[in-house]
Amino acid sequence: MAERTPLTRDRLLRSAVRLADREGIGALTIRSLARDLGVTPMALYHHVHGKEEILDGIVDLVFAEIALPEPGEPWPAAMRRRAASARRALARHPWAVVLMESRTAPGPATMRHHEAVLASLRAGGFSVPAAATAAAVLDAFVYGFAVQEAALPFDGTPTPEVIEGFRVHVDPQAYPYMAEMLTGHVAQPGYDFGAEFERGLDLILGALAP
Amino acid sequence: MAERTPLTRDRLLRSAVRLADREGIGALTIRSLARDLGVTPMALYHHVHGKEEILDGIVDLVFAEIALPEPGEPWPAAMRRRAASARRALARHPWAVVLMESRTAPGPATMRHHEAVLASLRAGGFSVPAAATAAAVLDAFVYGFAVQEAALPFDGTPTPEVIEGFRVHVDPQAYPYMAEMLTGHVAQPGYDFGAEFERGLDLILGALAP
DNA sequence: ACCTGAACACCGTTCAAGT
DNA sequence: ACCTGAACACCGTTCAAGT
Repeated sequence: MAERTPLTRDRLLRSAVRLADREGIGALTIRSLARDLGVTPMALYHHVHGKEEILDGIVDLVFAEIALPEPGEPWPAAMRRRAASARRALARHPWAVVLMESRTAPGPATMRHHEAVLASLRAGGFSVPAAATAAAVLDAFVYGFAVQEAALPFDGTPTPEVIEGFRVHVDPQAYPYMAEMLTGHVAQPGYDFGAEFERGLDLILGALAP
Repeated sequence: MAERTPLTRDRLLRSAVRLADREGIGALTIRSLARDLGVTPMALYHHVHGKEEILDGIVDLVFAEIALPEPGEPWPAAMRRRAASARRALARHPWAVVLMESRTAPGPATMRHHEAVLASLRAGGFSVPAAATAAAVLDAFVYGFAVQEAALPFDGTPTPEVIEGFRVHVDPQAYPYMAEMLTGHVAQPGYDFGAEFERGLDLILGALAP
């Protein structure tokens, strides 16, 4: 994996994102990252102050992938577009929402994101407190949905093996309603957990108003 | 910290929860936990199979703290009560929502929780798919809100020092809407981020229907 | 300016051994 | 049955040294 291009902070962070995507955030270590970059662990310290700064940096790279509301775009369309975009970004990088919880140093992309969201809501007629509520509720839904999607033992639609696993582990005597949910809904053809995202988002956007 | 009571799985897990609460999930190691219990690291392996089982176990202990819907309780009251209880539990144990994302082996308390939620919604007249949507949206909101609360650099109401920090770091030229939000709302007396929880929950419960 | 080698104080886990 | 000591293959980070 030896590379000839000189190491930069940007190349370091992009490599870290790829490594976390590929092998999980637990496998992202200074040493494994250095290995990928064809360099010794200590070389990284010339571009970042330590592991914490790497974690801050890759969270900001994920925020940079999220579509921003466009100036002039009606707020419901803008919120729907950025929520869907955020969900896709968090599904591509399932470790991101975990890290977000522990980061307190928002990067530039994160700041731009929040600024654009507030700008869209304020332009749509929301008062400052109403914009705060709308942003908090929408963000909570997007982040919490990402947590649920990441915790699913399947990708949207469960495989026959996963369904068989449910049947073995969920005793209908002890958990009748969970059993009903699994056989009568989750195991049905065409089931897709991801569809709950659109339904939930519609529900919240319908209830929000300036 | 030497203790004379014999080590049990339950004592081990409760000690792990206290350690994670006190020093963060990153400080919960086999070795630090053994130290707290007055025992060698290897002694733990006689009660759990490894660290993964400890993480599964403490997530289940957090679910055990969440109030369950009572049989016969109207579903909106039940959902409101268990959402508020879940939020308090996740605020007491901020590491829990992070772990939830990576756990795929739900414990007995987790199973009982989900079963009771589905039972309440089904008894309230929700169809199986509608109950799935309602549970997914409510859980997403609760988990996502917990992520936001954990990421806040303050506890509900920001201290003057935190507000001063915002003023320094958020340039009103670059981020006018964030600056407006901070000075015109967050820095105002009586501001409490936690109040967004009730508002968001009301909004979602009002939009949900069997 | 940028990278390295050796070292330090940590991890989780296995193994063989003690009571 | 329950616990231990020593060892192994890992961590993040510091320091002094090389080019």
